[in-house]
Amino acid sequence: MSQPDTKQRILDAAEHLFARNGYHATSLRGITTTADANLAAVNYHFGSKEALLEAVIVRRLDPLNEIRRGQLEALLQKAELAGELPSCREVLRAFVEPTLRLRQQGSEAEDFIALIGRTLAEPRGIAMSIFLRHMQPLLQRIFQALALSLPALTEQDLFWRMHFTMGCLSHIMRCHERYSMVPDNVNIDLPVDELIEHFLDFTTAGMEVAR
Amino acid sequence: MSQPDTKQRILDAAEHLFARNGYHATSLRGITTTADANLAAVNYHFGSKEALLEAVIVRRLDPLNEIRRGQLEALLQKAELAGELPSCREVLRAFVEPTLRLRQQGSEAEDFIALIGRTLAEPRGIAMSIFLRHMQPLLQRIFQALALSLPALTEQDLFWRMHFTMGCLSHIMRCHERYSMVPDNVNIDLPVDELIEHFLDFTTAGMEVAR
DNA sequence: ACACGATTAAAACAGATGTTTTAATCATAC
DNA sequence: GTATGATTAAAACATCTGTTTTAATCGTGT
Repeated sequence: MSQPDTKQRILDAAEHLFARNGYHATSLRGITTTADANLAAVNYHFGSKEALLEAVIVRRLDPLNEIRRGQLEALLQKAELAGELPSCREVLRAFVEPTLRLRQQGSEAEDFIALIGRTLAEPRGIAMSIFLRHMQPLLQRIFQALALSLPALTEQDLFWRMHFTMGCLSHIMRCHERYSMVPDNVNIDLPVDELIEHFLDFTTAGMEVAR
Repeated sequence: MSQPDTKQRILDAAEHLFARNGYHATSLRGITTTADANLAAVNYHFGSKEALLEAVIVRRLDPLNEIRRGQLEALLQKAELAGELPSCREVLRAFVEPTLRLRQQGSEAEDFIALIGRTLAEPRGIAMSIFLRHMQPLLQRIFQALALSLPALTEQDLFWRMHFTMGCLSHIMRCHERYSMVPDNVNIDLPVDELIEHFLDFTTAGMEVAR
């Protein structure tokens, strides 16, 4: 290869532009120009624009889900050994923490986070079916774990609250920095760790509240 | 006019298609075909595709905000007369209830809800700037009211929790019906009133929880 | 040095996009 | 009835889209 991996450069550029402008508003010419590659390179390396989107998503989502799953299983096992129920907060943490910590890996991963947040926001979109295909098993496992940690909730209530929680998460994933109506004395650049705890405060309270 | 208001028919078709497929994935030809109008009618009546989007949003958003504002001010006044602080739950209700009740007005308004939910999900999108221009004053008023109802919270904390709440709301606005991973025994067609109370349970708990 | 497969480059493809232009048609007032 | 302004219709506009095709180039093993 002449330059360090055209394929990689295209993935990076696509991730950035998809995240920033959305799938439909991003053209292959925009991507290949940014990546300093030839237009035909996308179809040569990936086959189609849609396949490129899938490659962009999968590259980071699969490893991320590995981490989330590992953290979750470790937690469940520890709780079982201690003869206790897993705490709702820690179950949520297993899902959220690895996600938001991606931001500490630099701005590349930050684009990915925004892209996923966007994907979650387009019900019928192309990205959604790709996303679900790679998320479904983990989501079901999380649901099981949450049910275990909140035995007082009906499945119906649990579903909706998990739904709300996912809404919160996808929101902060895509609305990082630069958001509407922020009062003067508010620090928008909250460190990741504080954001995580803030988020867990909020959602755990919502999950655990009595009806 | 030959047929009942071409302008109206275009607005309806655009609302439906924008909500369903997003702004960029919707073509003027798709809109005019659905509306049974001529292609040039859009530019004749509205000027441009972007101006059409604004017209679609404004048509329902402005009246909706009137209602939200009315409900909020009535609540604040009542609390002041009683010498009490407004309750956080009721402040949130003033914002959320009129929104979700739009669904009871039939499927047209339902498209609008999905469109707004989508808009909130595209930080840098064209729709966002339109939306913010018409939302800003009300959002600030809501923020004030929430601050009043939760005097123990710092502005910083309040901002983030309101941020989470908006995330929840935009999520359920666009993910009505047909959503991923729903367990068998869960009834996805929750009546609007129950959904509202569910939502208020969850978000109020998150807003009020101690740190 | 040569050959071969992988990669890149440039051009062309057919089709779709938002917008404009030019005529035709309609409704209404005189 | 005819003139006038608003609306509709059909076609053309230039530009952009994702994808293919055809050559050229590169790297590597012999």
